[in-house]
Amino acid sequence: MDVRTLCLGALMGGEATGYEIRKMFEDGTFSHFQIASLGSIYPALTKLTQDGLVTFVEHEQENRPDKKIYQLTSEGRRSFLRTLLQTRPGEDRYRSDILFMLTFAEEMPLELTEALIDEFAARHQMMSQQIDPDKDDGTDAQGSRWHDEDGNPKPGCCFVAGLGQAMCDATLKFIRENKQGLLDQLKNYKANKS
Amino acid sequence: MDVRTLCLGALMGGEATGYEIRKMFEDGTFSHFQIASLGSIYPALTKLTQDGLVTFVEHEQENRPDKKIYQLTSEGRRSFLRTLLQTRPGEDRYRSDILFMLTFAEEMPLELTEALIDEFAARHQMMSQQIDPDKDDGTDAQGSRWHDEDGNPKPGCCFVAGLGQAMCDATLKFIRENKQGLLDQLKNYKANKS
DNA sequence: GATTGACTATATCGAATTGATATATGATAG
DNA sequence: CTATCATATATCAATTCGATATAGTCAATC
Repeated sequence: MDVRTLCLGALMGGEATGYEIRKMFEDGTFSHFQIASLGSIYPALTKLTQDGLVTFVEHEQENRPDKKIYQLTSEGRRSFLRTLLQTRPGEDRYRSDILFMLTFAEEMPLELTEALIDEFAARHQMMSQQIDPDKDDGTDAQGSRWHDEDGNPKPGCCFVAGLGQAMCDATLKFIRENKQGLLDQLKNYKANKS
Repeated sequence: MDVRTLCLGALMGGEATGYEIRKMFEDGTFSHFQIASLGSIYPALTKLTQDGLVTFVEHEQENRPDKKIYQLTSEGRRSFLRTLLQTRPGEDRYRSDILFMLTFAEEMPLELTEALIDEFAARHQMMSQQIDPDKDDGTDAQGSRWHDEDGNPKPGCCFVAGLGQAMCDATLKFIRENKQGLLDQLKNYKANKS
């Protein structure tokens, strides 16, 4: 799923600037299961404009850089929905440097292992809190898009958010239950080697 | 964490060909938390050879393309361990087209929503089984590397594998408990709109 | 009162990575 | 008898990332 499609999806919830779209992937609605950087979003929006799938209004601001507020065209909306129906979703991929590094726990000092696990837990703790759909009350125009125009929560979004939280919680639970055990095993393991 | 570092890590468990390294990221040891494609692995190995961090022996095979079996040099091993100690691990990122698409469940036919959820569950089911560290009995030279030379399971690897399974299980549990609820909500949601 | 860092906002570009393709052959399945 | 898959390396265009440039506001710290 390329960045152009992701941008169309981001604009399904209403108008937004490129910067706001990045925030949806960085902090907001999509942050825990998709990624897109500014370096790919801006070219994507330019291309989409050329193809007539989005339009933008330029808002000149005093003492601030101009704002380009993008919006789906009806053609863009149709195109996105067609993509949804026709695309075979790509594989799920989870990428974690910390887990990769922990694979080599035997080769590093115990303190580093513990620090990595703690950092991993802290990140998931933060993510779990960030996902919470209740924080979006529908009044914040630039906020996330868990609710539709009538203020009803969108079932699909709630499901995905709940799934994300369940994964975070499972991760935290596993760490609570197994961190000390790992550290003890590592101590033994290292004692045996020397 | 770049592909060169990932290759060094893959070779920490013993010698391997480029093809086998890809398998570790595709099916094997690292498959559920790191990715690397052949198009990046081969150039990385070439570069690592030039830098003296790995060496390879070319095995000519009858009626088969030559095999280059790569191995860490002691310099390569030291370099990798240094990287482990010095690198700040990059952010964890989870990427899922299916979850992104499910965000727009309101806009698609119910059957597609259900199919996407089922596919998501099936993938995680498969992953959960694939992770199982017991399948590696230490006799398979080309298999995964959950065990060290003495046949002892590596605590770090077991921890990471367990964490992966816990995440899969949590995902499957969530789907079991919430799939039907979502489908029902979507039915109501759509009825309200028309 | 001054500098530092964080936030809003767009844009560009080199470097890294993906994903597809080419090449070659054996084995297995339909 | 013909796909398709597995082994194995290699290359390359297209995509995407990550860093940087620009530019102004605001808050905090020193």
